[in-house]
Amino acid sequence: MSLRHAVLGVLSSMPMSGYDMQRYFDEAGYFWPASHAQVYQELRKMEREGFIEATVAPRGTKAEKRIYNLTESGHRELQLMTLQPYAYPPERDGMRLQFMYLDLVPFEVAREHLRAHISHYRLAIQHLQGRMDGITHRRSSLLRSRLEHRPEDAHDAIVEYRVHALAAHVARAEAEIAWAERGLDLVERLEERRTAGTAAGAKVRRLRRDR
Amino acid sequence: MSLRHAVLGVLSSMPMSGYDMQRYFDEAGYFWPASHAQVYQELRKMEREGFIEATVAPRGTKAEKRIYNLTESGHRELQLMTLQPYAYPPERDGMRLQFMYLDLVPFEVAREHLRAHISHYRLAIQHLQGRMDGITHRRSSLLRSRLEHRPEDAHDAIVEYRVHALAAHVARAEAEIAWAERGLDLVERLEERRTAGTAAGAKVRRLRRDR
DNA sequence: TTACTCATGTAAGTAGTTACATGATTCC
DNA sequence: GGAATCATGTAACTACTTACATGAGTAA
Repeated sequence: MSLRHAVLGVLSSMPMSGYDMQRYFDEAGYFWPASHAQVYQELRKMEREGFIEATVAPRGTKAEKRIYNLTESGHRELQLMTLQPYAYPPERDGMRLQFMYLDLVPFEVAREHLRAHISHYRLAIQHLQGRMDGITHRRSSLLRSRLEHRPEDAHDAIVEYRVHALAAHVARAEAEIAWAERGLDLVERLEERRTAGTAAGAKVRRLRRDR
Repeated sequence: MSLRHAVLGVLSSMPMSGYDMQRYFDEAGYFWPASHAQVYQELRKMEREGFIEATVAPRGTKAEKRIYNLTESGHRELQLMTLQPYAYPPERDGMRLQFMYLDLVPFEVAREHLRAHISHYRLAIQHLQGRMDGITHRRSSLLRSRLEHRPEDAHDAIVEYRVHALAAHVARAEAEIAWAERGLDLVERLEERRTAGTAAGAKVRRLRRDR
């Protein structure tokens, strides 16, 4: 249901084609990424329901391009969705699920999983920080277009709510990294305990220390 | 695809009926909750594929009850899934999406959303801590059953990986609460700035101070 | 002319939700 | 006798993914 929220949101900032919207979701669609297949279908559906309308622009000589715009009803719908208390959906986390059964695999595999976790969220933080920078300095064209048609005294709120939303993702990513690092320590401790006293264990520990 | 991982996981600890499994997912299925409709279908499918098999127990005089067990192939599949690097799916977050457009609603609504966010994650932490306690003190029957048929020197790892997986959810919940609290401060600042200098604003501030 | 980006769609399949449906057992 | 719980399913629908399909414009 929330792809709709995302679509209403971007169109409330700027009229846009399906193609552009999908591109936006790709590069800055934290919160609600979507494939072009889904975007085009949702746009047609929302058009039928009267939330958005398209102005058809020519593309070359034969083809066409549809630029979507919010209708009055679309504006109302966005406001309604923003007013309503958020219904928290059940959370699923495959990584954690996998982590539950790590005792079935060698310690080194556990470590690799955790290192991958750290890389994943480090990369996410980089993207997010670039994005936050673009918002705070009002470089994002979507943001600028939104500011243009909203009252001046709302500009601060618009910018800062967006920054704070992105900050949530950063905070989450940082928590994930910290957790994975504690996880690496845990694996180390478990391995040490397991190999304690055995000749092979002593050797591994020597190698590790000398590396 | 990961409901399968969850099913293999619980069955690797203890044979179970679809009904019991759904109950487990309901009360302790952090990571991968599922409805009974989905569980029964997935069990039938996995049975056809040879990962699990059912022993049919009578239920009263007429009805039947199917207790599922992992097959050799099921065990291998679980290990394989645990070995494979985790493919991070696109993350969607409706709450953050809603938060992006909070400038469309009154400050008080923004505050309500954030307070609900805090309550939501506080409750989650309570559940998780109860669960973690049950694991560390080895009270969970699923855990105990798993420990019984795994080698003694793996017991620590089994317990601690599980605790650490739950700790991830707690850490995440704490990050969410901290973020929402910073959000409440932000709303406060924005409102102050907005109403600064206006008579209405001064009145609101007076009321707030005297309350 | 070839490769790339712009641009829009459909089809088939998987995953998950909600509602509908049935019947046994157990406890009050 | 009635309510709660145990127990298993199906049907319809929504959301999302992956693959297939087509064609225009542009720059090397």
